Amino acid sequence: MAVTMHDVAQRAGVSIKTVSNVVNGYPYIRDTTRTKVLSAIEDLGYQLNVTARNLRTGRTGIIGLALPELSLPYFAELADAVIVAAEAQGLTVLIEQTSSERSRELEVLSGARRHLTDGLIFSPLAIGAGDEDLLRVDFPMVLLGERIFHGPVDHVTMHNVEAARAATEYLIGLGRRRIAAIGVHTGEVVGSAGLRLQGHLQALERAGIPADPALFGEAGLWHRATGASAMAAVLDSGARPDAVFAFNDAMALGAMHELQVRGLRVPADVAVIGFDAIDDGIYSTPSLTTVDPGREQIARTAVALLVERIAGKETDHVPVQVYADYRILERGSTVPGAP
Amino acid sequence: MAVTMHDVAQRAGVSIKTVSNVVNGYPYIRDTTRTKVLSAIEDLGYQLNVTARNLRTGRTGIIGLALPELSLPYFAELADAVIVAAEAQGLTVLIEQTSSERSRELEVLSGARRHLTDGLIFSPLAIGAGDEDLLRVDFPMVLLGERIFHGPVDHVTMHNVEAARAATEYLIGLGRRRIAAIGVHTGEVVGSAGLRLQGHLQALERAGIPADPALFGEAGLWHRATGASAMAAVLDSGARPDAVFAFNDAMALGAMHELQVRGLRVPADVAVIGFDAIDDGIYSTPSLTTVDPGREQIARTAVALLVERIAGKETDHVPVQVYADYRILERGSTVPGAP
DNA sequence: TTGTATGCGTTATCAA
DNA sequence: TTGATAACGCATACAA
Repeated sequence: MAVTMHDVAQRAGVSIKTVSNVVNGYPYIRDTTRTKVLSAIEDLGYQLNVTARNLRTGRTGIIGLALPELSLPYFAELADAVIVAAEAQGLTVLIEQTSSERSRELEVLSGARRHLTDGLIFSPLAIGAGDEDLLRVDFPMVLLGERIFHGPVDHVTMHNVEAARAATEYLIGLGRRRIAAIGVHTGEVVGSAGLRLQGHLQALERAGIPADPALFGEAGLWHRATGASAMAAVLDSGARPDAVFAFNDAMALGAMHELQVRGLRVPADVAVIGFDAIDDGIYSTPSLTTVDPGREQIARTAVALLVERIAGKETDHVPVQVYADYRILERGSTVPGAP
Repeated sequence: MAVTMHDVAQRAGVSIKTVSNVVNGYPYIRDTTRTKVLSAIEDLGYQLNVTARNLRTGRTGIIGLALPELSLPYFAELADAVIVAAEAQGLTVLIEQTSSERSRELEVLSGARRHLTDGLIFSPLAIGAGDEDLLRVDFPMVLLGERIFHGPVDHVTMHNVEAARAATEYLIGLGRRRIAAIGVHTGEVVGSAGLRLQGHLQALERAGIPADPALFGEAGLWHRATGASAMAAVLDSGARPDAVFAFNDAMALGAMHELQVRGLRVPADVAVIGFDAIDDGIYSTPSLTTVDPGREQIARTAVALLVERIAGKETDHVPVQVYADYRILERGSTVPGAP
């Protein structure tokens, strides 16, 4: 039915090995032979059977990317970046949505896709501190985010504490003092929520501003909706913030929406800064000041690390932790008239 | 190294075929045998080698999804929906970004992934009318969108003309008369731009409102940025619209941003309606009235059709065209005070 | 520089 | 109900 290397070899009058060599770019082939094979391939419309090669080599050229969900802009843009970075290395990306469910994250770690992928880039959300043992998988894996520190695997993350501190310091620098924090997970320490709150509190402390729990907006999942409702809760409690630091952009947009619905002006009455630098923030009204956590750098680094792990021996595996660079993108939600 | 069916068979004291039967849920197996095999699998931590199965069966359980880019919210949400729909059918989705480049779309059609995927859901953007021949691929494919009508393949699309007409009629119903259209592709007929413009013009005509080219905002790619600049161009030309119909939500958000930057109030001065019903529109300020084109339905239908094509004989292939249902979601950008 | 032979791990065919 | 054995299409020692 489908044309195989065999057919090509026959047509070109060479052995199947020679065809294989041509297809794989083996250099020591007589030009005339190569030409013969190439034209046979052309004539027959031959296409390499990737599956057969996979079975033979034990490699698939596919890496998995497990993330909560694509409909969250941050992850969609992260996926985009990972795909582009992987492509540059000749790899294809298979996306797996975990819906932030622990069971699905465990499934990902169980390695059901082990034979289909050469490795995994995993952005966990439900799994956290105390689950380090689950990470001892026997396939190449690179973690994204900061739910788990000092785990047994490579880790690409961002300067959460420092970047969050910088965000709050930036608001303080604008003269704001009553700064709401949106996206707080009370009791959490090692996750993004814990770290960003920590940075926020550090900035307040350094400025001599007492932290006011009435200004903490709890939000489990970091969606626009939860940002809006967390903001609403803070306002309903009677607090009157003059600034908001939302722990991600989605919540910042939701919070900003809630503020404006209530007739508060952004940034005149309340300045808002987010975290993530998703594209949405550019065209919101006002545009959203945010912390760019270095998403592209994270994607590139994660892919590079994974490629290294895939290629390398499993023995000399010293887990590394890489931090991406961050910077504040100043826009209209903190500076009147900014683009 | 890795444990194979062979190892399991040995351990369980049965033949390899029996193990295969158990793994594949073949019913006629003695319970005691099944139990033996299952516990051997458990003991050894055996995992089926999907690659080998793929080679043998010629199926991979993977379907491709080719789309412009994930960082466009519409496509991210579409991908999400397709992945969920595919999962329900036991299929995995491999996403391929074309960056809206013709060369990459052609590559997708060339079937380079043919052996890795069982079929393809393809949302073309660069390929269009006149390219029908390119669509005569010899693997199962379902098209999304409406760049190509009457092609030789299955097609899942939306009621573009009717939905666009409904959008403009809705604005007219609000008493608006000078309605800008954002996202126009002059000269295009069969694409989304052409169809939505057509619906828009139909509504104007039925209401006896003359179409004013000064109110057409050209925008090649339908991003937030182009929506903003198209809106700017319309306003700079001196036109004074009292409403905007943007051909997608991203442009609507960009346009709304531009309007507000210029001090125009939405919806008081200018009412805005978009198209797509992406999540962003819920939390913009004001929230965005939009046309919901039935994205989930489209995803489900596309996957179902593809599954049918994969299973079916290639002979009885009568291309079908399916239209999803649409409805208008009324929000704050057209009705003051709406949520 | 090219050819031959073997096996990757599974499923399918046919018998038993 | 189970087993022996031959493919699936390719890559790779090893030879030539």
